[in-house]
Amino acid sequence: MSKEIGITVTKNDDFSEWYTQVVLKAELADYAPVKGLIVLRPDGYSIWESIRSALDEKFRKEGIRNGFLPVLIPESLLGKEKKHFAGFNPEAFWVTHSGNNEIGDRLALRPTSETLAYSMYSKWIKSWRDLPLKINFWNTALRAEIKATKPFLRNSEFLWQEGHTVHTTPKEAEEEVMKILDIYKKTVEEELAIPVITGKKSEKEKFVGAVYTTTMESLMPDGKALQMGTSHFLGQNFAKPFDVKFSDKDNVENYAWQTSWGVSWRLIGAMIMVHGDNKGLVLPPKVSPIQVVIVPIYYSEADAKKVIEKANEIEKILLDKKIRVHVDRRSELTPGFKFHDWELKGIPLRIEIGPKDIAKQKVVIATRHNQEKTDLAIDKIDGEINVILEKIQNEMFDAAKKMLQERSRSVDDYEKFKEELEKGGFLYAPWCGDENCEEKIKEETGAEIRVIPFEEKNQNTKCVYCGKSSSITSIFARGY
RNA sequence: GGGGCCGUCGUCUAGUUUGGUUAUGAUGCCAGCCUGGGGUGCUGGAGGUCGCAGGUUCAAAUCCUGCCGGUCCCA
Repeated sequence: MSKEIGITVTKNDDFSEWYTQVVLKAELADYAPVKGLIVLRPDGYSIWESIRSALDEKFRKEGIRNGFLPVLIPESLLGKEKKHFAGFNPEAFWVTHSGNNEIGDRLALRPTSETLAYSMYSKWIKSWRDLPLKINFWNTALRAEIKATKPFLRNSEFLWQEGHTVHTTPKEAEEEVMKILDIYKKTVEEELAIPVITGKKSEKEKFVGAVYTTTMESLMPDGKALQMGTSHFLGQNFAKPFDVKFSDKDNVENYAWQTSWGVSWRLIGAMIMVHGDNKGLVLPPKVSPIQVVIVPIYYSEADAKKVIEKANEIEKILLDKKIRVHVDRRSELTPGFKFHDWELKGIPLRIEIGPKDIAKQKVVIATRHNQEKTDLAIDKIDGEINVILEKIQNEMFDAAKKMLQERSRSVDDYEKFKEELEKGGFLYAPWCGDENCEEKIKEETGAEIRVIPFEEKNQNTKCVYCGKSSSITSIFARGY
């Protein structure tokens, strides 16, 4: 009986089904009537809001401000940069009519806003004094995902932010690319407790229209890689077709240098996969809509009054500490039911308080991520809860990091490569840099170059595929 | 891009092979009581265009076609 309420499969046995059940049953999201679209419910949206606040704060310090762009982009504009257009055309949704009237220049629902943003930028930028221009946009993007959809990972519409900056020099633009990637890495590691590897994408995998793409990649428990965010150096690839120019200090007119970058609600999907367990969602304290849930336990009316009073007191203490706390006052449910319920929803810390506890001036503390229960003296709540929340956050990150490290290894022999790939995870392998080898490896094994890590030492070894000398160590994996 | 599987009150499900009264059960929901430290028990009640649209038939949840949605595998 209890089986049907909670998650009915284990994370190990049926990862895909497990994931879907967690999303739906923890009430993060639900399916919309149109294929490939989902509805975010308040708990899901709240997590997104936390991610957004964390990023906004860092963006602000970087001198980036928020703006808003419309969702419709005329085909004439989208088509101005040819490679870019070719890349997005197959997955664009097109608006062809207004009412019953056909629209001459049909309108794309934005797959991304480079073209629209830069057509505006060219109007706004006249002089070097207008630069750098750094604007971020929180919106949604639409890219047709019809065949293989998955909540948060592959949807036809997704929440994201796209940042677009303009600079006077390539150096400054490239520095911006790196600063953003660093902001992303910090945010994902510190807020979502997910470790990432940063580096560059190969030519084949880069953003169409970019000079190069930097990326952060993470590893999911099923052994597949997930791209967590990208930051692109666009060079002058868009500045030229969109006429983004400025008069420099020497009164010479130059094309500007640009960057674009984004993260999406995919991060929520990653968080679910990395931290969740057989009981459901496990949320890092920093992004959890509720950080502490208090479950009052009582036998009699007299006890009820006392216990609820105490629960209210504790709630107030925690509220004063700016902790997101909730007292589960539902009278029709047993404590056991509530325990399961909040565990399914991933709330990181639970305080159980009953008559026995009050008699001993303590409460029971249950931590979601390691399923442990301990006692805590009531007079220590004020000082300890924040410490415990921080500890949970750190332990979750450490566990994820350990998983990443255990599943990363180096291979330089192709047979061994194929064998190891079956086990999933990140394979560090030497690569000559030739796109043919990359292509062949993808064809023969399904593995792609996820990232060419910044940190990897230059080894003098031979390409894992063709045997030619190689100085590029790349991370190969099957991915989402 | 190619192929497979699935769709019945909110949820899970019987019934579909072999068409035939008023579509089965559980859970959840509502009311009342009883309970309460890990998914409580009793009594009563509400809840369904059997995914949608056509077709075959005296008769369709059941057979056929198309579509919509979910899901998996392969490229």
